Amino acid sequence: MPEAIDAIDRRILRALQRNGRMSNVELANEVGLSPSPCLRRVRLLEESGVIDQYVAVLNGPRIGLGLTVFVRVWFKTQDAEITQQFAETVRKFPEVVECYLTTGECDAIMRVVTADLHAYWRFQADHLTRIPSVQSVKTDVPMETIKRSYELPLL
Amino acid sequence: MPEAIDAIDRRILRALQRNGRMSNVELANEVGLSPSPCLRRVRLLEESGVIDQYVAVLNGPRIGLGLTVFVRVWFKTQDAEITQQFAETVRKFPEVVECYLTTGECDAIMRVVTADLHAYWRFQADHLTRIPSVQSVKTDVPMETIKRSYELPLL
DNA sequence: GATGAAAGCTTGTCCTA
DNA sequence: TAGGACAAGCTTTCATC
Repeated sequence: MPEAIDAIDRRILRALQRNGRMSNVELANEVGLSPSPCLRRVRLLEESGVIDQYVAVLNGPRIGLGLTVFVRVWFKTQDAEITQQFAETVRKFPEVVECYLTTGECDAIMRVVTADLHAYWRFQADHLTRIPSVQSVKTDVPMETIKRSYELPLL
Repeated sequence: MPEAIDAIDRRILRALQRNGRMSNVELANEVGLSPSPCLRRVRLLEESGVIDQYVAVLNGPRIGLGLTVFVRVWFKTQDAEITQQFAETVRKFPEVVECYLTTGECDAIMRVVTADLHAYWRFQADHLTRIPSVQSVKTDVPMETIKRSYELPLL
């Protein structure tokens, strides 16, 4: 199933990372193929899981979601059951758009999106720190964006 | 320019966050409009900047980019010029897919994507810590994904 | 990988509520 | 002010080379 990805596939992926809605005809021109083989390659990339999904990226501030907070979480214990319970709870919070278990200093990291600091604070006080497995949290609040890209650094 | 977003717009946004490549006909069915007014709304959402862009999300591990690292950065000084220089350098590194200036404990946070720990280490030793403004860094390495969503929590 | 043809989609115009 | 119908021109997609 993992057929090799060649130079043309990489051009397809680069183009679709920048504009996931470009037409197949436009894409074919850009990568130097005719539409049929281009579409065949795109479908293969989708079916083999190289392309995970296509998404519209929304402008948070324009829809009243102006704040992103990175949260580091420490658990009471690293116990598998506790961790499982944490995972299940966190998946249900729409504000938590990403969450990972980590090894090292803290036990989990997450990205939380809310309207503003006040809304974040309510989320933290009312939901996050009430999860029984959570011992403590620390937050880092982005004040200015230097870079935000949805393109993976293809070789 | 900020015309109000109504319930139908929110349905459109929800659908396009999940599948940014769905056809307008399919979208129109899903939100309960005929294709013309649906397309008109989508174009307005694009032009007004509510929809920022459409992207294909790739599966990192499937293309040899298996590691994401969250990096906290401390500067030597918070001087505007130093910060500017840091921003310009960081924007040029394709491994750095996100970077924000923060207030609080550290000075910047970034997300770095590489093939593996070894490649990350090379990036840190050869590039990141050689930026003159960087005093020190700390990393958090996700070991397991609990949640990763590209959907903002629309009300 | 290219061609060509059928089916379906996008998108503009005009009409209606 | 906003949705719907319709038609022209493109795109997608598949069989065939």
